[in-house]
Amino acid sequence: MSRGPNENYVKSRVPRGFHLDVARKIQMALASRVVEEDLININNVDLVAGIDVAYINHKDTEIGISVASTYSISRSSIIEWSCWVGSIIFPYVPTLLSFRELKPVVNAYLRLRTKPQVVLIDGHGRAHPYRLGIASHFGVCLRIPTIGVAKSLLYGRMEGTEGPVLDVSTNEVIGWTVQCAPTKPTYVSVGYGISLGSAVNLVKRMCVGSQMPIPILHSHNTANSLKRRITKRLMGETTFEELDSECKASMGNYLS
DNA sequence: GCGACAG
DNA sequence: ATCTTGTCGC
Repeated sequence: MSRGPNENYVKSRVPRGFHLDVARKIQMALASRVVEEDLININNVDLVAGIDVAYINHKDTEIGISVASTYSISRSSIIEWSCWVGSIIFPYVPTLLSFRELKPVVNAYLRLRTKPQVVLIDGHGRAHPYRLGIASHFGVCLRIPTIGVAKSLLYGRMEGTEGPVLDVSTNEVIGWTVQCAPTKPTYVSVGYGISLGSAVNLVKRMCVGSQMPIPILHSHNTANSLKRRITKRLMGETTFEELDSECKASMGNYLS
């Protein structure tokens, strides 16, 4: 596969001891297991979760704050949200985002009491040079329908304001551009267990003028407000465990 | 050869 | 993504 981040650049950013060639083989192996058909009835979907992560740099360590929010389409509201706070050791490297964010993303997801039917993840799914963006990585590992929703393109070329994202060399459709916001585009791609058409349809039903659909937007805003609160607490030397249990205690449950 | 590059 | 200063609009 051609275009996409320069491999030498990627290699230079990877931590010592991390074998890029092995990671690529893993990505390709998992990518071959991605299901691009609907494993759920799109017209019967009500609960959709969205996950996002915020970061804080504190004394040579990086803290990740992840939030998962479950939105009910029928009730037009967020019915629950969960969060997780912990250390992040892997750096951000284009095409290797999942090696950094899967830990916080999965942990926040596991804390949801009511499991959603589909999960929206901030990043790409199949629109990735090795066909395994974080949304697909998450879906293949947990075998849960997922959709990748991103604010910018990592790989591929967009055709028009509202249309397909094509692989530069093979011309295959790897994603779709949607106009959730008036100006900025939103890129949707299959994560796992759902067709591209259904993924686009579902995302469009949860757009409210912002680039991100409601579930991810709620998680994004919540993660940032938790971050502001945590930043203040950090001045007084608080441990990860304390921060995490405080965050855990603040999780919202609007079920009853 | 230069530049691109999810979060 | 994060950091940061200034400006616009409700």
